[in-house]
Amino acid sequence: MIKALAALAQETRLAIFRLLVEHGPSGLPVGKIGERLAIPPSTLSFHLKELDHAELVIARQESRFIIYSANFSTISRLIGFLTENCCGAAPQNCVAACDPINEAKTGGTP
Amino acid sequence: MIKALAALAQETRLAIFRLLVEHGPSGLPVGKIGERLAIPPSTLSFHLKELDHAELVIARQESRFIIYSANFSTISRLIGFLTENCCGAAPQNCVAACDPINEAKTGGTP
DNA sequence: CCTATATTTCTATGATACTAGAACCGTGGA
DNA sequence: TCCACGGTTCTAGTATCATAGAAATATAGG
Repeated sequence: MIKALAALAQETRLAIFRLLVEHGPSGLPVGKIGERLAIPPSTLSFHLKELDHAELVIARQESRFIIYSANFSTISRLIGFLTENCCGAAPQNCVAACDPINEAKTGGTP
Repeated sequence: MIKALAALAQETRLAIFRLLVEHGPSGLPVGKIGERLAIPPSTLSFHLKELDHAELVIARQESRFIIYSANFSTISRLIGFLTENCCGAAPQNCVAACDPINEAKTGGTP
């Protein structure tokens, strides 16, 4: 869990992860990620390995490319952990984003 | 936001924060924290400053003691950020903990 | 088999972060 | 005022992390 937090607590990796989230389960090949974010190959590989160790991304080989995609199950567990362990007796207070469709516009608990 | 992630991405600080969450708004004086977690004063002070910079804790002076308590608004915003930025098109998938009273016991999405 | 392309591993360097002893500052009581 | 106690800041040593060039590896096509 700490590993997942640490993995996201870094500008470059957070950017990579967010980009992958945008692209959903189909993901992106390493080259495209590096191109979009202007990260040299070795640096990128280093961060991808870090994200992989934290199980925040999933890698699959597709012909000559290696496609990375976000692992939604891990981020989900991370959010669950924060909600349960870091919100005390009133988790509701911490999850204003819970029902965004109904609550966001009315401004439930800003 | 990255600062908050980084602050929690460290065993000692996460332990401190969780302890403070347990104790709610009344918080704990530095000495008690150090005692409970067996952290020497200077190390503890270092981590408390880090948590403070990340706005994850609130410090108040109470006579000779300095009382730290968890800042629930920041952790709430952090959870909101993760939910909105890291869960893609289907935030629902990431917030199984949303309705813990009704879903936790039935085991909605483990 | 040879080459081009995609990505990783190796290596080195610089930058941050963590730990903790020692010295220092602020508050309240004698 | 002086002392004791609670915390912080200073300082230094160690460890871990981030960056990126160069070399290595793997895959697919000619």
